[in-house]
Amino acid sequence: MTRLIAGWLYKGKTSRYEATMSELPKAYEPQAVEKQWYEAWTANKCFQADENSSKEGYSIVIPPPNVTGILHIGHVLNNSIQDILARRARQQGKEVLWLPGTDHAGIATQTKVEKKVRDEEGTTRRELGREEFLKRVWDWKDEHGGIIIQQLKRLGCSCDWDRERFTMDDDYSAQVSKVFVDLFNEGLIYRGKRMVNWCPKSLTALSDEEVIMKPKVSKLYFMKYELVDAPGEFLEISTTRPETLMGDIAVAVNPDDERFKKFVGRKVRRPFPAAEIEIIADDHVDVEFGTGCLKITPAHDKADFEIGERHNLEIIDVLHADGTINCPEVPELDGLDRFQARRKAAAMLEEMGLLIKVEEYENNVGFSERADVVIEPRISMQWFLKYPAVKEATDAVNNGDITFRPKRWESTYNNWMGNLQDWCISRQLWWGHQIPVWYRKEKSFELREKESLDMNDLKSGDIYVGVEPPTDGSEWERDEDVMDTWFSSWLWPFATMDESTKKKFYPTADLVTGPDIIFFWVARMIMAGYRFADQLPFKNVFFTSIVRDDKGRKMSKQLGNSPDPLDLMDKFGADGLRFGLMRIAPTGTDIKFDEDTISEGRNFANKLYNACRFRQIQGAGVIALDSFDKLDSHHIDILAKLDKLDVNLDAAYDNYRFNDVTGQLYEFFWTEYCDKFLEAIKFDFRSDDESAKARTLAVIDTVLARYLAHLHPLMPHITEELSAKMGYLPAGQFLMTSTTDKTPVLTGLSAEKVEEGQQIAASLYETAGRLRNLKSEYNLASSKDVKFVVKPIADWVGGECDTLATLAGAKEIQLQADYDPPQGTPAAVTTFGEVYMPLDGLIDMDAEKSRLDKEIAKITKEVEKAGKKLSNPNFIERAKPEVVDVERARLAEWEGKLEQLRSMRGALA
RNA sequence: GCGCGAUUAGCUCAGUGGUAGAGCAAUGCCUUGACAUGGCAGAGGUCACAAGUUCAAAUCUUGUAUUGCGCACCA
Repeated sequence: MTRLIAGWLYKGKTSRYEATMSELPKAYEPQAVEKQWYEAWTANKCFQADENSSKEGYSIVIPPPNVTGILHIGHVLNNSIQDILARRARQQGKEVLWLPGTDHAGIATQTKVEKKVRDEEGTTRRELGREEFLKRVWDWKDEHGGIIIQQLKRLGCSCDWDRERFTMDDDYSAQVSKVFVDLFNEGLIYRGKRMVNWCPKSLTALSDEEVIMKPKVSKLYFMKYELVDAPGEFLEISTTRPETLMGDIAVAVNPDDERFKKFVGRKVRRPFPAAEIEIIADDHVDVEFGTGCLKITPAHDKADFEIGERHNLEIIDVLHADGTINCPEVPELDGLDRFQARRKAAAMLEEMGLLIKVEEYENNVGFSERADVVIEPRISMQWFLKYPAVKEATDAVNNGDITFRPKRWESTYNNWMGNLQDWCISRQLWWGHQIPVWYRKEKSFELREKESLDMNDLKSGDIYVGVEPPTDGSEWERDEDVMDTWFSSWLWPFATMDESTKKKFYPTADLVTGPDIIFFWVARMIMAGYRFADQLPFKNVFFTSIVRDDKGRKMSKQLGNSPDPLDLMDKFGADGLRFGLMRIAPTGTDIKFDEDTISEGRNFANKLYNACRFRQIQGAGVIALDSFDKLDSHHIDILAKLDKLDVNLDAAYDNYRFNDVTGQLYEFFWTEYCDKFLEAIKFDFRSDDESAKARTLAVIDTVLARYLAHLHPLMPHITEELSAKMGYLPAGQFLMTSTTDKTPVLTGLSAEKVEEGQQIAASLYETAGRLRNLKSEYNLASSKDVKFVVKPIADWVGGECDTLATLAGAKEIQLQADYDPPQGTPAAVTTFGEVYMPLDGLIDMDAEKSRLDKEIAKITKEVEKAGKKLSNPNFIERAKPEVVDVERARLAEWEGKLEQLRSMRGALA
């Protein structure tokens, strides 16, 4: 079938085309075309960036998708925009680098492979050991890791695939380690035992950004502890976590709380394991909340930990890393999962008569972003980073060196930058960049347990921080943790480039990403750029919309509400998907996904294809537009609008208004070119005037060739296909690598001529609308025998009548300056003059009367409205003259129409 | 609690002070020679609400309501 299309469209084969025309598919079939062109581009290295080029450089680095990932609709949006920017930059004659790659995605990937190992080999990573397990991960990555890359290719992404990078490439890893070493030596990285967010499923620490707060209905347990020195007297305490009761070391009250002042310093009995714990006073306690008494569990709550530090309290850890209870003294609970233990502990309290009541209570609970389980605050040994280059990074965004679009994200950025917490960068995983810290073997155990560790500890000589272990002949053991994945991706804009590439392409021009990773990634990249590459990493950040489902919910695997982009491409083509999505998406607010919009993209591709087919039917061979003298008004009009389109597109692109770009392209082609122009010129093709036909074909070729180039960034495949097959490009040349000609197409005509042509064309289309309207009102739409009589308003009218008849679907338009219409003949005042539609008495008079009455009432209202406005002296004095003119013209028009309707009505009565 | 958005036709959304728009859906007509993934025509809106500024407000100001998102707190 593809061959047939190709054969059909190929220039110079008119006879063959005519012979096969009836068999041609009327609908565009994107699948084969898209595949074929992508292969052609790749084979001809069209995407390759040359760092030695003398052309101006333009670069984008892809936000690296997870190597485990599969394409979702957000990726499509994001990468379509990048592709549009890259392709447009090429058309502007720039040397373009769009640098692709993937991210190793520590937790996600490790979890996936652990599951595979468990399912297929029935073993665990610990049993396999670090080295063996990592081998499995690499195997998995090599086998399945590139799926998303293939999917991006299907979408048409013009990345320089020869430069594809991975965050765990050897040289990339070396840079990550070196950054760690440098920051350590600078004193910005340190190790310490801190309260961190712990994921009991992935068994690792997480950064604050990886914790998602969700509102949950919890139970608030009210219980009572007996006072040691006053048996039978109790202190009431409320808690949501009775299962950590064994870790209580105190009960706190607010020092200003009159109710409890007398208890401070005394002791209560902890029920299990039985112990006497002190009542302390601390400002943190909210008098209003619960009973006003707070149990203190320093090991399992961030606030309690801080209170514990202030009062120098003992830390009793009663949880294992996986969230099960670690408390042999209470065998009923020991080993239970934390949530089971919660119910069990409550039951035990009840048995002991210490549980007063249980209330439902809504609070926010932290969940781990990846594993989606409740986070456990946990004290553990971790590595932390104090952020570098904070001031430069903050200033850059605020002084305009880096532009955020939409601008409002600046405040989100500033807010976070102003409240930076040290970044927990260590993860208790194996898949990732291992911390480049080495301990002398004999002292390894002791050093690993050391409460805090920073650059001062290097002096001992037993610790070494460096990419490779020291070569002093002694044995060294490496720190077992790996770094947060984002600790590698924050280097992405420059760590992916070698020196000469950096020279040409760094800093990058645009970053296109979602606002949800503004902290995770964007802010950190800016800091890393200033600290390690001496300047900003990108000049513009475009934050895309977040795509939601039709109910406004975020797309998610669990809900199953995420459409598969591959299905969409099967149904609508990659071009259709891109176009449809761009038409609605990038307005800065969230968008609801609607498949109908995507079908609009497919429909548009089909329209384009058929309009080109129409051109081919008129004969093969490209005709140059070399004379402007004899152009008709509608020729001039479409050429002028094409030039205007060029200007409008520039403006829309400059402001990153991709929906505008798409809207302009759509409007020009569908409304202006197809609905108006193509219909208007059909008269030319029915006539015998060969030179007129040739002129029209030249205009068509001029418009289509330029238009296809304009459309190319959005719909790369079909435009490449049509440009080639229509013969708009020299053989062997690609549209995607051709610089777009920006010189106006409409030259050789005076501004007055252009203006006049456009005005006549506007009249033509408007009048055609009026005539169709008249026909439709009298239910004559299907009749081909409708005849109009025009009393021409000027000389040019005669020359437009044939075209007008074509557009209006009329059999004939007569010019008759002295026409005397029969009473009641429908008429319209048009910019061509008065137009009459003789009815020959075929109309139902009663229906006509009531129609006219309704119409008269409607227009009377309009006249009153406009008259009121124009009789307002303030309006006349202070409104802009052109506004007043428009209003006056409008009133005059209504009044004319009203008068006419009344006379028609009078004739009928 | 603080901050940032949103609210326009049945639906999805454009619209930066001057005649309220598009696509889809729904209605009527049209298989005419590029396209039914199409054409033509008509219908459909108190621009969330209230007050203000202005000759003029969907648009600017203030407030209210509804809703989404982020941050903080949460025993």
